[in-house]
Amino acid sequence: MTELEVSRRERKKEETKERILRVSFELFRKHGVEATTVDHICEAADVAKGTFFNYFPHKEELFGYLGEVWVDEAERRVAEALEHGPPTWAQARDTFIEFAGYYEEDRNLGKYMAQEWSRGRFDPADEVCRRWDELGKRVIVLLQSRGELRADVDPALIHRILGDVYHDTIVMWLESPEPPFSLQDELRRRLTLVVEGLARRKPKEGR
Amino acid sequence: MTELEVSRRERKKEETKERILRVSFELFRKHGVEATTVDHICEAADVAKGTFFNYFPHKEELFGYLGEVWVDEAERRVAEALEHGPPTWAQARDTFIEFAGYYEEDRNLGKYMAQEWSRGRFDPADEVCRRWDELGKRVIVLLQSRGELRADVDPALIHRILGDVYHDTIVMWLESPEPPFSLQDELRRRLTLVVEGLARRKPKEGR
DNA sequence: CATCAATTATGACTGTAGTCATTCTTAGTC
DNA sequence: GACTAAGAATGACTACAGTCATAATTGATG
Repeated sequence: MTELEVSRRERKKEETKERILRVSFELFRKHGVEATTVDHICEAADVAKGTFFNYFPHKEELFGYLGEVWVDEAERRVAEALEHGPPTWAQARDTFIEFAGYYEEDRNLGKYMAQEWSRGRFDPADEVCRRWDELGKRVIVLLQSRGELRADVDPALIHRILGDVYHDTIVMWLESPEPPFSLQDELRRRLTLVVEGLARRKPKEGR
Repeated sequence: MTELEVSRRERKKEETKERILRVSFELFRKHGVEATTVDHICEAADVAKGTFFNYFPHKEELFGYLGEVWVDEAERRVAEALEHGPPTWAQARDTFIEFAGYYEEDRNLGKYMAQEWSRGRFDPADEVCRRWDELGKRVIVLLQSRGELRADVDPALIHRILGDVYHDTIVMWLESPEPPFSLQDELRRRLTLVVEGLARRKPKEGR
């Protein structure tokens, strides 16, 4: 029983972790993230507080797991989109905009995740952050090589700027109590604006 | 003694508040913001904990006072710049870039303030935030009317986008342990890039 | 000066995240 | 089955922000 098969110990460990995660998100959705204390979670998951912190060094660590699901999906979608030939800026933009749909689906959790991201609580060395960044950068380099974005600028810089606008738009949308507009429309407006430039249009090119 | 002259009570109140502020920032600078607890501050300022919270409902509120000094100066500078005639984009940009010098002067405190700002701990209804926002918007509307920025876009949107990039650049700079570049140069690069647009330059306009 | 109402100060208390020395459980070995 | 060492679970404990009922101080008034 020591080799291929997973030991009872391993199974139990996995079970406990799963239970904590499951119960946590149930409570988060039911009562909100702030209102759900670690004590509540432990109570509901029937573990001692110390056990919780064995698995998740910080309460916020729980969100890493949502992030993982999310970035898995994002990678899948980008790969899929790339199968149909190299992307245009508009296609790439819309693909990334769709990912923001997760925030629309679950505003409560979304809010917290966006906040945590702002606070830098997600370690950038973290797998999830690294993968998400990698994904964006890859697409930008591709767009540069296709002549869709300025090639004379460090892709990391373009990535960062677009990322700023993307992230801030989400935060703003999450913060407005009853958002009067679609997150995705707003993202499209702003990202387009930044790519086109904020300077007055030259008279010639009537856009 | 009840009218024009300030009563002893008023004086004491002012003194206490000043003392708490002074002592706080001394400790913040000496030991860092996180490491300085409210208890430490109370100890050093020789007040009870409750007194501290009478004056500053949250620990972070202390930073509002730094913000005030800062925004006063910013308003002064902008007014001064406007006296010499309406601004160009480049002038306005550089004026705002200079304000970021505060962050360079005191990285420790700057870091915390930028973080607090990200976290939305500064109430946007707050005087300081309102004034800072107002200042930016005013300049943008002016630049639009001078044909320096696209006039066909909601100024609030332009403001928000430029604000994003401005703020994120500062955060990034503060986060890099020993920044290898000048904050102000980096701000100039990025803001210019956003205004010019990230899209490939049209062959015609050799910029 | 004595009294009173209003303001300000106090510190014990609460709620929360996170720690750590100790106890319990399990897999492997005889 | 009995023993053992490694791994996992436990809950009392700490550190910190923030609250609140109570006490002390102050300025005004008779």
